[in-house]
Amino acid sequence: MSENGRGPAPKAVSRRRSATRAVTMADVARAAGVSTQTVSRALRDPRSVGPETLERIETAVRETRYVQNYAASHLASNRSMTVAAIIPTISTSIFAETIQGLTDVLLPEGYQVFLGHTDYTSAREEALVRSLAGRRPDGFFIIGTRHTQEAAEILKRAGVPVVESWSWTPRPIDLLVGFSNPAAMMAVVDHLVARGYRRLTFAGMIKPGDHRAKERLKGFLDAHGRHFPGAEPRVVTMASGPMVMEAGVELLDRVRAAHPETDAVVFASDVLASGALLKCAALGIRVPQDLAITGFGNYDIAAHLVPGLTTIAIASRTIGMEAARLLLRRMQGQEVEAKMVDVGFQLLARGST
Amino acid sequence: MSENGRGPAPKAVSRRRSATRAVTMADVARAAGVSTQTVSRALRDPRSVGPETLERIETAVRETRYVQNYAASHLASNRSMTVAAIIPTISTSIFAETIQGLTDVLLPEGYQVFLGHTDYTSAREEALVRSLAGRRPDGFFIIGTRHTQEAAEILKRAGVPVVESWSWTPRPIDLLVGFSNPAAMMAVVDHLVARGYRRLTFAGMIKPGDHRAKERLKGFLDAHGRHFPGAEPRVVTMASGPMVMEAGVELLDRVRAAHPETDAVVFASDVLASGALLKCAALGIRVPQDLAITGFGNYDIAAHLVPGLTTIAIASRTIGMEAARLLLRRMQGQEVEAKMVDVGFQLLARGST
DNA sequence: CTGTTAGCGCATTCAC
DNA sequence: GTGAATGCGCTAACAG
Repeated sequence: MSENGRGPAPKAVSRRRSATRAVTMADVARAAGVSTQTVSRALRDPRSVGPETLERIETAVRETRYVQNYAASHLASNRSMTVAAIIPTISTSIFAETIQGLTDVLLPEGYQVFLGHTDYTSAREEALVRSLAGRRPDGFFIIGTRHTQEAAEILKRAGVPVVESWSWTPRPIDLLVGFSNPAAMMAVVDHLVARGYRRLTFAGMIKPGDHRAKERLKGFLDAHGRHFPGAEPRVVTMASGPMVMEAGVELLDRVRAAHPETDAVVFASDVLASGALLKCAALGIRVPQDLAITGFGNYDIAAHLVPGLTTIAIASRTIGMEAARLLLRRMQGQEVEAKMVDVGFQLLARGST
Repeated sequence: MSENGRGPAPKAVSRRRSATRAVTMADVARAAGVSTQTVSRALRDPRSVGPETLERIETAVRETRYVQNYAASHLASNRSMTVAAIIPTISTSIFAETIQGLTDVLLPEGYQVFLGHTDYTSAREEALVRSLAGRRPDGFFIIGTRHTQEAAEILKRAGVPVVESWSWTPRPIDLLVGFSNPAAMMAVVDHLVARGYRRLTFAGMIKPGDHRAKERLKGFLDAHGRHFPGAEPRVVTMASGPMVMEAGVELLDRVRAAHPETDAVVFASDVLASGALLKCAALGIRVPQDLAITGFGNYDIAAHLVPGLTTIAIASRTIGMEAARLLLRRMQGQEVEAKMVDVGFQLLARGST
């Protein structure tokens, strides 16, 4: 009501809110003497404008130090040029390889990657999916095939391609690039039995939300039941803690205490197996004569240990790259030839068995 | 002009372009019987609206399965709630730890992380900086303190906090969380000399854009010159290839061929040192009697090798967390007490020396 | 505590 | 090949 002291207030008060007062496309257009549409076209497809116009625009971009605002672009075009990636943890080199493969393929195509990690808890996964969905990515990449109903629902409703990975399911949300963890573990057991081992013990870190680890255990149990019907399978697990070699050492101790008759320890990960293998050397336990040891993942270290670690090789980088290719095809409006890609696995028999 | 078959066309033709026809805030507002503004407020600060209104809005959100569109939010508020992280490579667990620390702190505050990797090339770094700047992140995190002039310029002009890391410089772009690589390497050399080693050889992978590796070499050379004035320092390097244990094995071979008198090999990374150490065991070279070996980074494996690997421990996770805290403070409009944080390093003397 | 209005920066549609 | 008008979905500013 009252006229305050801030001077005359005409009907249309300026409501400019841009804090940084960044250079916009309009500034470039002004500098180049063209309309913003022409600048927009020139940036997205240089051949769509005249060569001389292009020249002027490019000069203007350089002089004004213009940096395109993708948020505005996203809003106007309904394409964010981003992909959301959800992994259990970043500090496991094996998932890092997958993410590297993913970004290696996506970045050259102009897509940026949003990365989030769940720490193997489904609550965090759901929160992350919800939050990332708010960014309106053009695609999702997620490790695992087991999600809360709500998370799966959000992923389905996002209306963009979704790649699940590192596991297998007959009915993925959308696309799948993975392999069978149980089958891989069965291959390990089959190998050990073929080598003459008879008293196998499974040892692993099985966090509540780590379905891959559970699948590996299941593979072990199935194979064990097949080879030794009626026999009680030996299983030693940890439910929490960091996935480090020290955990492998502790698991080895527990195996030796609880099941001293064990002649082969099947670890759920190379990290654990490596810790155990090195500990055996320190303890004077001969591998594989006194005890055989197997891992999972074929980490860099596996081939360099003495003896070499028998393990399952997973094409982790390939998973990321293949997922990226599927996403790209779908994001570009094409169909994919196969919605489910099995990258398989490979048993690498080395000295530890 | 002509009346087409789609019914009466008033002057203002609808230009709705939303492809997915996603649920918007207006849908929620309608369902809850309030204005969009009230919904917006309720979502950002639930206490800013009446309890009964909040109740209705929350119900409406659930029923409509509304997922907030951050791109629109970003455009309107000029805050993207994202942070861009630029690292040389993802598949090195040591940087992965840093990113994990970064996201661990940022995610609970509602920030998402954009991740890009440069593969140790400055051209890719510049392209990445430019592209990420277009996303208008509220902050930047970047490994290293050496950038192209153009990249540094973009970072400065972005008008948001920037944290450089994993190195040291007296004049950072903005904020710095790092340590002195040369000083760390000098500590290694001092340690070796104190233990009686006199014929040291540096061995490392030095990619063109890896300034941290160069700094470590410089630290070695400086310390070597200090301890052995006039003596020619021994240096063996690789300029390319993946950073894997096999590279350490190859470097060891080259050291033994080119400088057989070497009594201690100073590796630029634990990965290389581990490969060499395991190879020594296979070759029957006694460590540390015949040859001492040191690493850098204190990877998980260092403590578990036999003998344990003497190395430099870097608080890599802390770097990420501290960087995130600095960014948060600045993104929330507060000042930071110190723009430069030295996380230091720690020499861990183990059996390999 | 709630509603109205305008605008964030760009891409799409259409006309020339 | 280029320009003008319009809207993407949300929030800042202001009024009540």
